[in-house]
Amino acid sequence: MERSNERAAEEERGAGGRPGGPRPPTIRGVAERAGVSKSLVSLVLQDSPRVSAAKRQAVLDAIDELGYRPNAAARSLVARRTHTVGVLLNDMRNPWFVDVLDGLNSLLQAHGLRMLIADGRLDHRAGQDFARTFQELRVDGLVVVGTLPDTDGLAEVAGRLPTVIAGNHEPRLPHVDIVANDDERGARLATEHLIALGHRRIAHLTGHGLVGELRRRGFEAAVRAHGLDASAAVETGDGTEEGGYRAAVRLLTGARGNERPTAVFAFNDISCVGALSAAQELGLDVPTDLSLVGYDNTYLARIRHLWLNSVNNVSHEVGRRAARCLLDRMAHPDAPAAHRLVTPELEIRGSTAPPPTA
Amino acid sequence: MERSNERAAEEERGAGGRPGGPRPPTIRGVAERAGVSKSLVSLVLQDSPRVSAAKRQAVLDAIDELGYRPNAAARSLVARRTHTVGVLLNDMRNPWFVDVLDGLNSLLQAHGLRMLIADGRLDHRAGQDFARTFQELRVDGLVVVGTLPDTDGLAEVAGRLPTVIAGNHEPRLPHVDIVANDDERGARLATEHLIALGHRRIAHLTGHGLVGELRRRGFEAAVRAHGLDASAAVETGDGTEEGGYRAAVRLLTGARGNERPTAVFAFNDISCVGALSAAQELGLDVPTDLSLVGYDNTYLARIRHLWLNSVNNVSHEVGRRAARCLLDRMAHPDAPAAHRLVTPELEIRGSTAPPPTA
DNA sequence: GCCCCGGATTGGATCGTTCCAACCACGACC
DNA sequence: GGTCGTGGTTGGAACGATCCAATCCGGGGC
Repeated sequence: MERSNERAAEEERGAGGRPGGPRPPTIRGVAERAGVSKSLVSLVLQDSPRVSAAKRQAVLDAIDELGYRPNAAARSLVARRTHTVGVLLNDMRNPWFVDVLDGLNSLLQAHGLRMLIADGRLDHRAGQDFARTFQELRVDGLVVVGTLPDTDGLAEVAGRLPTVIAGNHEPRLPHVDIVANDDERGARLATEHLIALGHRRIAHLTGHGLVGELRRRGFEAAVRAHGLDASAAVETGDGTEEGGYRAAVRLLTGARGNERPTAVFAFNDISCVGALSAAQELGLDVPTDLSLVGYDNTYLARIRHLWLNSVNNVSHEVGRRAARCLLDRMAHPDAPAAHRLVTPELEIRGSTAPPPTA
Repeated sequence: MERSNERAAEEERGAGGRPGGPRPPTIRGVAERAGVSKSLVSLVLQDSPRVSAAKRQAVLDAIDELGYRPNAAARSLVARRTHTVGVLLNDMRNPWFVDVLDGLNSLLQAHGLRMLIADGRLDHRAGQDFARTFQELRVDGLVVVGTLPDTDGLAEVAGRLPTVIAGNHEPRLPHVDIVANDDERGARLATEHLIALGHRRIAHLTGHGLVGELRRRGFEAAVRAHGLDASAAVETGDGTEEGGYRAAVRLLTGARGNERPTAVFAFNDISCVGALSAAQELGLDVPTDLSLVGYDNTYLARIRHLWLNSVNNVSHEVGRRAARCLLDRMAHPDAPAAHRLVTPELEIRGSTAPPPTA
């Protein structure tokens, strides 16, 4: 009924008339229909206790009949709050981000905030001057997930609105909180697991950036603490499957002159899968001949065909804590910057075993 | 300089004063600083040719000095356009969606539209009444990616704003375009590839929903066209790895009474990986003893360790076409609904070979 | 009977833009 | 010399909500 009237009106007005369709009902329309003033409708909308039951019902009926929806733009214009936080990430393809998003969402939603997601990689322009876009939209806060393309831009925005970095350790800026995984600790966890199984010749495949650095440091610390530095090896990878494969081939064929390691701890799952391929091509069984541990506990690791031990960096929790931080910062914009580390866990599956000689 | 002044002002005003921070500069502020009227500033903003070079420069300078950003809410309030399209998807974890998003974005961005992404699964509330949210925000259009929770809600919204469905064949609604992969054709492609290799006993692992139905139909059509119905088998899966694994075990151990198939075409990559695990556990080599083809060409298929043949449903192209459709529909809201199918391609890797007996 | 009180209701100002009609010089034209 | 553009510039009215001060109304106290 409604619908067809609307359509009819639209066609009457002349086909294709773009921006001037039948305007959506406004608060005035509702007021008129209910026989009250717009102010009273406004009161009903934010259910104030100071309206009589009769009028309230009249207004609600009118809203229903017209299919009225308050205009968020008008609302946020006067309220000077959008109830929206901007989320900037740099590769939605990475499942890790989705977990963080999920964690973020669970808390933000409970506080009546919606997320506006921008992918810096997918959306080049937004990645470049995401600052501009988010400022124009007057988001109430900003969460940067992972590494970010443009630190200067961030510094500018951070001065103007509550900002939190999730899943990365840098950059450190005056009023910007950081919530990240304790990568060094996670690497130590993984390495110590291998040591506890009896491995003595353990290798690490590295990855890029500060995170790569931290994980390597964790590995080295664990190895050193057990007096195994001499027999440990560090091989350069790049976080890709291909890189992991090549690095593993170098390690396992003794191209580096080392004795062959009995266990490998890789920078991440994907490069760990590369190492797995290399091992199988060289006729080594995992875990009988070679133990593997990955990092990130992505769904790759969960595939029964791979079934990798992996460090679970509890990204959901990172997201939740980042949301917590953002809410706090929105309440106290001038609080000193906090740096929170979330402790990862080791997820044990089928890719490690005691070393063959033991 | 700027920044520190701002901060100082804020602290002066009393710590923690939430919503009343130093208000961002408005167009009036810029006008005052540049010594012109706000109207002129507005003209400069949408670079009209009717302003003198001198004043234009003065305005631009003022904008820079103040760090002015136009308020999107105010702008869209009067323009009655938000330059935003809502995108509703139901599982961001699925890499397939990201490809569609990418395709969508490439076109929309070029037309000055930004995307507002809502994940129906991640964000339960938004999934329920995404209709409400998107209407309140007055998005200029709506793209629904994949299956959607609530068809009634969609019908309501579709009557009010340009809507396109991407990557799903239903529901069919009056003015709603559909852009989807030609699943039937893709399944035929995969099956014919196996037939061309010489396979005669081919099995299909099914998946849920209309898509599962279409892929099964494509399989059956191909098999029938070559007179192989008698030796073909269809086994119920559910699109998960576990489901694929179990179904494959049933098929390969002859639990169904069939002779063992020499090739399996799975509903999707993930269930194909399940089948791969089953094969290896049963001591069958892929592709020597058993050929496998998956669907979706996700990055799972690209892992060298798995290296699956898979039907590439060119999701990026689906996204692009959906964007095209949406732009058209925004121009002509009353055009009849179109239903476009995108032809998939078969990506050949290492998981198929001629059957063992041949 | 008048005043006051408090709950229900209302008009008008406001938010920060865009758009339109009006305005203002100033040189050209009749 | 007055009128007519015309390019540049301006004030004021939208847009659709919220919020505040003002109003209305019925009843209780004096």
